[in-house]
Amino acid sequence: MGKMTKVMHEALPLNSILDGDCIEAMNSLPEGSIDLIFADPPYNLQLRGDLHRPDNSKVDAVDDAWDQFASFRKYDEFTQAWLKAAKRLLKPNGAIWVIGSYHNIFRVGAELQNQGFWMLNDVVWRKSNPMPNFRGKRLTNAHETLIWASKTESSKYTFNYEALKALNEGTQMRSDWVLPICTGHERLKNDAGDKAHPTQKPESLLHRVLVATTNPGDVVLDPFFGTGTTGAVAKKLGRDFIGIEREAAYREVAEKRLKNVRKFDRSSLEVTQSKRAEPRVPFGQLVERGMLTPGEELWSLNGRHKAKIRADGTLIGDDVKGSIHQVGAALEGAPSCNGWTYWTFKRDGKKVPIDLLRQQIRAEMN
Amino acid sequence: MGKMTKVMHEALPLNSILDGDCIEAMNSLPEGSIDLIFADPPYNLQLRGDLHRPDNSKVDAVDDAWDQFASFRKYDEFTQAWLKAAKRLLKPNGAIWVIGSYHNIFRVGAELQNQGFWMLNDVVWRKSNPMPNFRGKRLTNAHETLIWASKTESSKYTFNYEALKALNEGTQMRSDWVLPICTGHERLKNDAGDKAHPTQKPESLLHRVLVATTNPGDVVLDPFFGTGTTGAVAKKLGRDFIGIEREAAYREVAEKRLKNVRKFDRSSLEVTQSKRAEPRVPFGQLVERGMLTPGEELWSLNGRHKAKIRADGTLIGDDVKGSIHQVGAALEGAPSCNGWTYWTFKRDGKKVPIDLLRQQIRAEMN
DNA sequence: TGCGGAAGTGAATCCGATG
DNA sequence: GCATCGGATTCACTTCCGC
Repeated sequence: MGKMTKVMHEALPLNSILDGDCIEAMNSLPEGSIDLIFADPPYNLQLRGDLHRPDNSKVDAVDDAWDQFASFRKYDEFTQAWLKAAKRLLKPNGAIWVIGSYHNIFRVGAELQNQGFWMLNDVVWRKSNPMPNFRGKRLTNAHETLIWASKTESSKYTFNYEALKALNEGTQMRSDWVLPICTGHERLKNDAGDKAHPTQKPESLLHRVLVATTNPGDVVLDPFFGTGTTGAVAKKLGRDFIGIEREAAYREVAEKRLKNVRKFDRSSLEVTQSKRAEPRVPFGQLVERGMLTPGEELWSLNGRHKAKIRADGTLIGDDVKGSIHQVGAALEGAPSCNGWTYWTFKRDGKKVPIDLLRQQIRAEMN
Repeated sequence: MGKMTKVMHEALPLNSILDGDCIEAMNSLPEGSIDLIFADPPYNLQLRGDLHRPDNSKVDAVDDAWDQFASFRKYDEFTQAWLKAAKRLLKPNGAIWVIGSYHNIFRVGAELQNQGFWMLNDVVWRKSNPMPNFRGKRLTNAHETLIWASKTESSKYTFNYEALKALNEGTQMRSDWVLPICTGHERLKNDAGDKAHPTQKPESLLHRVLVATTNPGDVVLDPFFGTGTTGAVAKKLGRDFIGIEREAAYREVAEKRLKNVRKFDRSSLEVTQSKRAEPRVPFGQLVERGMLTPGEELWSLNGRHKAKIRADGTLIGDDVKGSIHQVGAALEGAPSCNGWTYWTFKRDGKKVPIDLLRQQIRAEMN
């Protein structure tokens, strides 16, 4: 830690929000001065028409001007420019996080590689409460992707292995993180009572990122600051931050938010702990995994009924189709039925409850 | 379905493994003949090491940004070539799956977009038993990424929504799939007792992919066939496959494997159907058949509105005339309305949904 | 104050057959 | 090709309101 470092450090506009275009603002900062960059760039969503929920309410789309690009080419030029500015800012051992969805993350990832960033992990944020796919035309888009990369292959990047292991109840942290989206009181509102920003990220996500890859006193830059989640968590954790945001409305909300944040607030630490309840195992998984095969027959425990397994994990009995529970109930003439305890399969001439297979899967999961 | 389709179909080398380079082999097949492509391309190809310029001059170690670019460029050229060949092969409503890790998936995803494929989802295969990160320098790499894309934006791609919902015990399938890696008896060994292929995919993964996005009788191509997981699952599920594999050792293992695979019986391949597949019943038919009579009144399910049936099967409410859907939408001030579930008629003083009558007619049709 | 039910909502590339 | 229109489609939360 020589004199130069100290001087440069003091020149940085620490713990403030810069106004303006992120590339110009980054270029105004001294080279090699930042420990970590967290970036949540526009995703370049290409939404066509309106979308309604089955109850006819309208989905509030992300249709802001800042998310519009004329073409992939324009988006790539933008990505190239801000990543170049970002790389210049990083210290030799610095690193970057970028978050995105399938609309943009592949382009960002390729450009990171092109510029010589060194990928350390891609991380999946699995949303515990995502918005469903209302029209039933695709899979529920239940995750977003983060890329964690060091400035160069030889960078001695920061990784607090033990801290993350502790966060994960003593076992190594994996590349998939289950966290809820930002809702409720954490979700900032404007004066009209509407959400202040369409894509506010949860503090729990930033908490994990900053605990994992920075140390207290590090300087964290967020070139797409928005309403300042990165700044808020950095302040709580005793890291310095610099935000860049060109929309005045977002800056205002962020300033107000940051004023009320205190260091070492433990609230964001209390991420909804994984429920100790037994994980749900869909019956279909037994079929996919080959523990039972399509065409195989199941017998009811009482021996009075049987049904055949189909490729999608449903059963087909006499004139009845549906889940293990539905078919069991129908055959028994009962209002409901726990298929797991009702059905058995035959192995070596003996009836074995299918619940045994579920227990096997659950054992593997622990 | 004319003669041409039939002839082309018969010309395909169905349920066999082609020897040779995947691009040449693909180009030898007829255009527009494939329903689905599943591809697990290599990602270590020239990505690290073996760094020579095209003229074979040695690469300066200092110049490592350029090195990476050079090797990435080679990989991109390869990706470009095989994706182009793949797109040519797909039917207009065809689709592709590609699986990869952070080493290559960003480049593949960007190229898919560049070539005009239309991304439908990125899917995360969340491994339930990944290899830990032994050195503790990064996060446990616990997932791989799949991209599902249709040939073009306007393709009417296949998606068996209800079947996947059934596989997931009644709630719609998400973009994160928890499945174990391929181990145990499923993991193929060579004569020396070592694993026959370094990255054999689990059949459960292919099961889900094929149930989701193909129908029985579809043609599935796998240009990087390896030990033939795609073929094995396709055969079980009553889909036709074409494999391409240039390594003789893998082809041998795959041939042997496929010989022992049996197709599931036909009825178990049928999968839960969507309501959209049901025949359309015009509301007017209920009136024609006398199930409802002109002049009779319908009440909305919520009890707030009523309307009178006219002889032509339209409704008339307060200042609104039109179909059951149009009148329902107008009265609710909603953008659209499913009249079948919105309206009820009275029998013995009780409200009965008109959809019950439609179900009666549909039952008669079978 | 507590509880039960209704209402609201989230980075979404979200229809398809018929005329 | 484009306009029209039938009609299919949602999960895990949260807050708020009424009793």
